[in-house]
Parts: sequence; structure tokens; C-alpha cells
Amino acid sequence: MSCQSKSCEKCHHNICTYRVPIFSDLEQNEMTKVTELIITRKYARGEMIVMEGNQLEGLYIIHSGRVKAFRYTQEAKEQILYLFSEGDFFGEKNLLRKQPVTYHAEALEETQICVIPHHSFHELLKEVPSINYKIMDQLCIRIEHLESLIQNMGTRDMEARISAILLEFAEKYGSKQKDGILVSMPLSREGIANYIGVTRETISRKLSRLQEDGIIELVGNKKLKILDLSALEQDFI
Amino acid sequence: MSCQSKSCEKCHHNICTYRVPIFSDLEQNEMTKVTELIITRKYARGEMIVMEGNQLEGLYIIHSGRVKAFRYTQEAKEQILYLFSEGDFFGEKNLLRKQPVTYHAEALEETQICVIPHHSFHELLKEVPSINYKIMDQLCIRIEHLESLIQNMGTRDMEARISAILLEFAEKYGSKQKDGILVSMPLSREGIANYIGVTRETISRKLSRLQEDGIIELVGNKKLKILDLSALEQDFI
DNA sequence: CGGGCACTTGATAGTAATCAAGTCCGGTGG
DNA sequence: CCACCGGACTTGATTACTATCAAGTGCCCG
Repeated sequence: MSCQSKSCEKCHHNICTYRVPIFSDLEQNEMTKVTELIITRKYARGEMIVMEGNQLEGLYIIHSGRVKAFRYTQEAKEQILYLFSEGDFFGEKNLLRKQPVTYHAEALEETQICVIPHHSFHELLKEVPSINYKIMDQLCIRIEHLESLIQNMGTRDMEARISAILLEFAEKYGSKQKDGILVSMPLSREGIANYIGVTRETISRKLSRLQEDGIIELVGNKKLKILDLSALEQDFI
Repeated sequence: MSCQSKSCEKCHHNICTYRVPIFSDLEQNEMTKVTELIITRKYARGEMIVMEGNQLEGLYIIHSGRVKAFRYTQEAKEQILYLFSEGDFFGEKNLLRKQPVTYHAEALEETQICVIPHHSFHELLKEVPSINYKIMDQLCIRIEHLESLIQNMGTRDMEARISAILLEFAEKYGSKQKDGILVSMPLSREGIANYIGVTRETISRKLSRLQEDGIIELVGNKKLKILDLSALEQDFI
């Protein structure tokens, strides 16, 4: 894990400030102020960023890369709670409630994190109270995500659960092509399984089934193409 | 549904203000101000309080009673997301993001709700900005609850899942007795089933099993006594 | 006391977990 | 550039579990 520390004037676009929804209201000079407070860190694929119970020194904002946040179930299986991307943050419980993080976070690919130390953030908050609303906004979005995940995990029909995940991935990581939507999968088969609470074998079988039915096309292990979007949505709705 | 409208000076203790965490920082005179803005409503057991998609006119705070919040799964089964009690609120997405509520809410028993209209709440927020923190606090608590529920739903071992629910109920609705913890169950068997994503028959069987094993004792259909707390916790941990 | 609804219990069937081989893909080194 | 190696993935067979269907039973309320 290497630290790049403070930023120069010329590489502002490499700093989180410009990419993060919670700072979207900031004026130019405020941006600069924030930028000076930020420390950036780099993590390799598979590296742990935080562990459940950690007391973080600040708010962790993802500058680039993808991160999975998970807890362990009783059977010591990973249960994924969130997939974070550029602009997402974690450690807010530390910031707002002085509570340690409640999940593990692991880089899914090379990932850069911007850390805003607690005291810096609270000072910023005093000067720009509108950030408060932005945070609440993000918290509400997170709540919505969790509520949907629970709704999904409550449906017994595995087909529908997988369809829901594929639609989510298509939305976040897909690109339209003339014959369908090409999705760059953020998770391995096992990862998907740990997201919706089943085994990797089940995911394999169901994806194969969807391919047989001509609904999707597997492109290697890390990509797939959605050929019949409406069929997936029908499953889902 | 009957409206009792404004409050008198003498029955302040009947108004939400004094029972709600988000107002715990308020001064006496601020309390009074809030109290005057509040409209109270009464709902009977089984009555719907809000439906998914509703645009609420304000923040709904539970003054007394119990409420279940749920969504429907693909199979049109209820998936319970929250059990709300005195002091809990909903409709915050309307307040903070102008988004409709994302779940149905139904009174589990006779329930009184205090409604703080949007504009009143926003005015209050201007005068007492610390309420912001309280709300974020509550949102974080809600997130924690949802994360735990997902973790629980991700464990395959049904025994462990039910144990987790019983421990949650014991915490929230239990009273210590010399031979165990008497828990007043907020949900029917079917309700419990809809909380952890199984069928009512499965709940019945597992509860019977726990009784056979001397871990709990069923007291009618609406109460149960936990005789061996550590056995439940062992299941759970 | 009676009726209805929630609950319990039993039998069966369906589905995913588990166990167990293979197979494929991607990366590495020659 | 190709061959090889290891980990991820697929597929098959079996087992275990819960859903489902069905028939009582008992609790609670009027």
C-alpha cells in the first residue's frame, strides 16, 4: 500500500473532490481547500482496505476502482453488502457516530482511495453545511440499495434473483452494443453467489441455463452479453 | 382513521416530541414550538399507514404502537424490512430527497402517529441544525439494521436465523423473569416467516423443536419464554 | 360457549447444497 | 509464440432441506 500524499495544482482531476457527489455543491476555492486535506492510497486487487471493527481515521472515498463490502455469515461464508465504485464512500459511521466500520472492504481491482481525516471533514462541514444534505442523500441511497437487496434475497425463485443481479450489473457496468448489452462483471461466480446468498455451483448452472435459453451469452469468465433484456426483466418483474 | 389535531399544554407527554431521539437536543421552548406543528393520527391493528409509492406530507413519527414495514417479493410474498416502535420514524426519503416511500407500512396494533409537515420540519431544521446529526444517526442505525438482516438472510442454517430473530425480539420486547425472558411477540408466525424469508410452517416446526430442546417455552401464540439464552446465542454466534 | 382463524403436524415433492470429477481460461515462463 | 500450470469454472450424481399440500388442533374473541 503506497501513499501519494498531497496533490499539486495541476492534477486536480485526479483528486476525489471533482468526482464525488457529496462535494458537488462546493465552490472552486472550497474544492481546493478540501483537496489539500486529502491523502490518497492505492490498493491492489484482493487487498483488504478495512476490516470490520476498524476505527478509521477519516472518510474513505473511492477515487478509482471497485470495492466489495461484506460480512461473514454464521457458516463463515461471505455475504456481500455493497459494491462500491468511483465516488462512493465508506467509514461514515465512524464519522457520524464514532462507531467502527461494520463490514470488511476488499479491492476487486487496483483501487485508489482518498481519505479525508475526521477533523478536516468536520471543519469542512462547518463551513459548508449543505454537505450535510448530500450525505443524508447518499445514506438514503444506501438504504434503498439494502432494502432492495433484502427484497431480492427474500424471493425464493433463484432465476428471479439472478436476473435482478444481472440487471443491476447491466445498469452499472454495462455498455450498449448493437446485439445486446456487454457487461463487465465486477464479481467472480463465487462473488455473485456471495451477493445473493447461494453457492457458486448454482450460479454456474443458472447462467448456463440462461445462455441455453438465448437470453445471455457468456464471454469468457469476466464478461457476458445480455441478448434479451426483456426476458430478464420479465423474470424480475 | 381519526385525527386528534393540536395539543394542549397539559398533555405534552402525549406528544412525540418528548419520546423521539431526533428531538432530544431541543430546548423547552423549541419543544413547544414543534409540538404545535404536529398532527396526530390513530390507526387500528391491521390498518395500512402508508403504501409504497406514496408521497407523504411530512415525517411520520410513531408515538405509540408497533408498525411493520415491508415490500412484496416476486412471488407476492411480504418481505418485512423493519419493525418500528415508539420513537421511530419513516417518510425521511420524502423529506430529504423528495422521493416517495419505498415500502408499505401497516399497524401491528393500535398505533398513534405524529406527522410533522414538510415545511414545518424544514423550518425547525434551520433553527436547530443539530437535528441534522440526529437524523444521520438514525439513518446509520437503520443501515446497521438492514446490514444485519442481510447477513442473517445469507446464512443458510435456519436454526441460526430464527435464533437471531428471537434474540432481537428479546432485546426489544422482552422482560426478564426469574426463569427466563418473557417475550411479547410483535409478529405472528407468518410475520416472522416474512421477516426471515421462509414459510410459516417452517417457523412452526423450528419453534416446536426449540421447545422440545428446552431452549424456549411457547406461551400461547403471542408470547414465548426464553429459558436458555446462551443456547440461542450459541446458535447465533 | 362457539366459531373462525392462526397454528401445528404429517407426507410428499422439488430445489439447491454438497461432494466429486473434469474442463476451460488466463497468466507465466521457456 | 507456444506450452504448461493453477485457479476458476462447469457439470454430474447424490443428499438434505424446506416448500408445498393437506388435515387436524387449539387459541382467542365475541
